[in-house]
Amino acid sequence: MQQGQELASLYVERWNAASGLPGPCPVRDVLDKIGDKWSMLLVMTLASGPKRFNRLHRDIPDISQKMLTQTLRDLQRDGLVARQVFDTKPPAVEYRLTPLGHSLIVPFGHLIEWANESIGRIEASRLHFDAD
Amino acid sequence: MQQGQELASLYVERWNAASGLPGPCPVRDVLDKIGDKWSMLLVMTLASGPKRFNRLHRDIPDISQKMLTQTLRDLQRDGLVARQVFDTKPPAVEYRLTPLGHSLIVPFGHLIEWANESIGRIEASRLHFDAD
DNA sequence: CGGAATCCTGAACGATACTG
DNA sequence: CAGTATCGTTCAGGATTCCG
Repeated sequence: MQQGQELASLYVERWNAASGLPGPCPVRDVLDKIGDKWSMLLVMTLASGPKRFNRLHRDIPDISQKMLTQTLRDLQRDGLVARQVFDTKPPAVEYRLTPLGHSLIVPFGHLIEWANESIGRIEASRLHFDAD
Repeated sequence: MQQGQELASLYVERWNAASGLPGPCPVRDVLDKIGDKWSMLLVMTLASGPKRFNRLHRDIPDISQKMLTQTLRDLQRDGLVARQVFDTKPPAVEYRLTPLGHSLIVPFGHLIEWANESIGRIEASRLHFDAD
């Protein structure tokens, strides 16, 4: 708790528009990506190595072509994913994590661990809450 | 990278409806909360200690009454926040993190750290990407 | 003081069809 | 193969008003 305290205020202060700090909250900026439907799933799917467009689509059948394209472009824009085009026929396009993208795996992994450890208590709490 | 690999596949596999696993992805379940606009800000704001409703509203001026109420109820439902009513006049209601809520601060803190360390490179990447 | 109820808008997302 | 373009829907979230 004490450990998180400084980080908390950093986050909380930068969030508030009233803080007078310039620009949007950087934490929020990152969290929006994490919260969106496909970004982190894509990052984790690419963690095992580079993959091509249709391979990613096969690995994640639920995603639409549109969102796959769009999410990959956003990740590329943020510098988390690199896109490489091979001039073959037909063209091949490979996506891989950048070092920055790789560096996200560790902290994000902590969150995944927490989620897996905590989901039981969370669901139990929901059951209890909804019982009333 | 190797470290995140097992967690990644746990996440990725549970995500896919095609996996045949029962129920929704627990990681996604948690990530949706983390991604939503106010949950984590509220958790971090409560990290410094219990606070009452209007105190929270003053600390986070941007949030609407509706979302403050709704987010607090969701956090309570998930067992991350406890709600205590004092029978005074007028009534006072205090919100505090549960132990489960506190346990989220550490892994979430790693993400905040990553965001603060990485935002520079991310924004630089965006500038470069948008230049074309 | 601490909410609940209602209405409304924008943005995210999906489905479908077409292309170099 | 790897996208683009367009349309339609859903829904989180804000604004406003009212209540015990």
